Amino acid sequence: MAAQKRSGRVSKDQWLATALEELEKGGIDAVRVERLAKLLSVAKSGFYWHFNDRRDLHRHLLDYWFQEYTAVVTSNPLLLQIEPKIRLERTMAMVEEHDLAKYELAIRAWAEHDDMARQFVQKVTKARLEFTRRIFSEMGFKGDELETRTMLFLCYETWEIPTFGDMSVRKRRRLRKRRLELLTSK
Amino acid sequence: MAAQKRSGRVSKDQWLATALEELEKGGIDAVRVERLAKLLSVAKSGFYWHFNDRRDLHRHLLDYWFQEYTAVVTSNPLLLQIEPKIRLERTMAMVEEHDLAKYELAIRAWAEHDDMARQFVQKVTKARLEFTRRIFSEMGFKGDELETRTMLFLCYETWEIPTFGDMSVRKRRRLRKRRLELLTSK
DNA sequence: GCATTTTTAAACGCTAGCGTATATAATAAT
DNA sequence: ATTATTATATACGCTAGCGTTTAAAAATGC
Repeated sequence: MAAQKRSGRVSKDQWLATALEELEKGGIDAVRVERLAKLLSVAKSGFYWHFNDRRDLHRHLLDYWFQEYTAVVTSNPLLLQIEPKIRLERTMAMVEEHDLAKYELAIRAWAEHDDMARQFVQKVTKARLEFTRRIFSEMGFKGDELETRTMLFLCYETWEIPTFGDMSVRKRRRLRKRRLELLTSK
Repeated sequence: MAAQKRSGRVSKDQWLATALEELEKGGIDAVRVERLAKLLSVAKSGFYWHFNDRRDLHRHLLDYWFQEYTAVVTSNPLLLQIEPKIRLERTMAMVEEHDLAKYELAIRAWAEHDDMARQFVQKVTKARLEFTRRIFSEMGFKGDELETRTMLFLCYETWEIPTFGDMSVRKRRRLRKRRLELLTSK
């Protein structure tokens, strides 16, 4: 997804990139064809050359989100090799570094009233749960204890930024360490 | 908020109640004057008798949300008297019983692009944080340890249902117990 | 240089939604 | 019963947005 040029012709990636910006700023209802066209200073006709319709664009957004904001962690072969506790630590760092919760609110709110979005959200939740559960499992946790720690970890990582976004980076870093100890303590 | 009657005239509370239904189902963008009028089988003119404009209705929704979905817990005098650990337990039960996270997604997604909503969300977050922090503080936690447990608890209670909505009630009840032990363990 | 592929402009008809105005009906208060 | 309050229907002008059409321009491949 490399979309820069402002003038002249507009590529599919540029439509997508602008759509993502709008999704973050205004939610899915702000991702509208004529709106994007205006932002790109272009007539909307080009849009309909790249995409079938508005819905088609929305599907592309969900595909992109799944790949770049979940699979990038849960299907990362390098990550899966390292020790469980370090893997947890690396995951937390990745969430922050790449701002992986960026579209969480917009997309999950969208999924409340849209089936296509809902399916992607379910897929994402499942992948993240399995990834996290596996780590705690490898650490020896079982049954309800396993579930409790898995869900606490996942829930927090997903929602910390959207919920406590104004916290200082320093504090966030410090708490990360403590949280890791608490959630992995026997 | 007692709004029932379907036929005839429509009270302010009925407009509000219908707006809340739509907010949950479709997000704030679905809370539209003509839409509500249609749902109530009535012309929109009545709406403008009760409210100045669409924005005015939105403000009322936020007021209602703060009172009934946060203050009802954080300013509950009975709750504040009981022992910290039990208070935590009662809070978890209340979140589930009254479905206190019902509008969380819709309103927080809304707050991402609307200042009025953002202010209410900040107020809500602050009230909930203080309420929770006080409990863990009374249990003897301090500094980063206090913050970690406060935020883990709050984050989970806020987002469990929106995130893991399809979990069985049985399981949820069981995990509640374990979570309480983990988060209050020294 | 010429043909093909990729993208654009401009214009059209259609729908949903906002807020306003005016006149009128139903309910409650005295 | 009369009056005031609380709502309603209907209609208007205005804007934003969808997807389609037609003709043309810009880039690319040969």
